[in-house]
Amino acid sequence: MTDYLPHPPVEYIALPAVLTALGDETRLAIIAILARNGERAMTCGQFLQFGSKTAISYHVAKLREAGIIHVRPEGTKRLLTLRRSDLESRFPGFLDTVIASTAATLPYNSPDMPEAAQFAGE
Amino acid sequence: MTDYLPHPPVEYIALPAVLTALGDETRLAIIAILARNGERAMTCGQFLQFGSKTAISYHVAKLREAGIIHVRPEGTKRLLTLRRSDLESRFPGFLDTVIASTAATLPYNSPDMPEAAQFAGE
DNA sequence: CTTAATGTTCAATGATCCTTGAACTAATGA
DNA sequence: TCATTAGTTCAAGGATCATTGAACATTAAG
Repeated sequence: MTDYLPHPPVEYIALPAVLTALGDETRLAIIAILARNGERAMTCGQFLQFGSKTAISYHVAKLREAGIIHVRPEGTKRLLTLRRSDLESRFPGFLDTVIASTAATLPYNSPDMPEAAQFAGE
Repeated sequence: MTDYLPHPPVEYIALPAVLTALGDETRLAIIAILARNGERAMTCGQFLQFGSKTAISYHVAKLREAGIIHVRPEGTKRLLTLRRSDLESRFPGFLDTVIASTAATLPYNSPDMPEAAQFAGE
């Protein structure tokens, strides 16, 4: 059964929920890395440095329910992508400023992080 | 005793703490109104529409501890101001995009709110 | 001095959060 | 078929959150 996960439609994405979802270091680290990874999807397994399988599953669900990421099952994996354009249309500029801010302040922002396209730079 | 309240210095303002503090409808409403009020300080009493005295005191403390607002005692009142320039220097563009986003989505954004200078417009 | 105005502090309460480990499901591969 | 990979679900736990009412502190005003 092609079991699609529930995602809020763009017009239902709420600012307090988004802020709450991002107000956690683990989830902030996840979206920062997703952003730095450009359009390429990532899997839950790529975030195990930040917690147990259970913890990552929990945080990914929070991000999905808030409307920040999209999760698509593929085989036994889940492909995670930022809902960049949805967030941009709903809260213009918001995500980019958050991503840019994480660069300066995140403890998880270690040198061994995957460096990819610069954020905010399309 | 000129009892000053503790405020984090600008370099200690942390993104997760700021996001968490803003991830609450009452606090979001408070900062949205403060922003629309320009440079003018406001008092706790002006936010009693959003909760009891105790509740407002609690939320104001959260905003202060996160580094989002500055609180200065004056007489029996507290004068609240947004730490606009501190936030701008630490997380460029962030506060403005949040304020702008509240305009579209806040339930507290009722027609009987004090309309003042546009936000983001200095 | 007395009263009113403006907030703070405290203890209690119920709700929500984040983590953990064990058990589980679903898809892949030998 | 059997084992592996990838992730979910569940119940339990401790922590933090947001609200309330009562009591309190401080300043201002009469």
